[in-house]
Amino acid sequence: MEFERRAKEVIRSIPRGKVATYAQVATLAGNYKGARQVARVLHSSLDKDRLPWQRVINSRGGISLKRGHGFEEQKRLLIREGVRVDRLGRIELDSFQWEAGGMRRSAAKEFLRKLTQ
DNA sequence: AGTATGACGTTTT
DNA sequence: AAAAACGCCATAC
Repeated sequence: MEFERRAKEVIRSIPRGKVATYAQVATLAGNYKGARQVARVLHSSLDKDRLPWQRVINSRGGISLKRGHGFEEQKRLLIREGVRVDRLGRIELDSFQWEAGGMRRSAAKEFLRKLTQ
């Protein structure tokens, strides 16, 4: 699907040392209700190694993967690139969230234009 | 076609 | 702060 391709492009655009929420990725990819689809893309994506998947977290500022199923690796990867993650996997969005248009729906159009120019 | 399933999100307890 | 209760929607079956 088209949304899936755009979602991957958005994820590849998240800078090192920053994070974005599932909903933020969905919004920038043009489907503000697509958070669960972003999660699905990440869960079932075969080219995971080409994606900075660790930079996508939930809206509460936390790692959504469960302990023993990726939590530890995501935390390690984030810390390695300078993101502060506490014991429970929580991150201060005020400090580490990627700004790119924030959650504004109007930001999506502009972002997509730059993405495909 | 109908139903269950989520790396989710917002609002309400 | 945490959890339930909803809402949501593409996929899989």
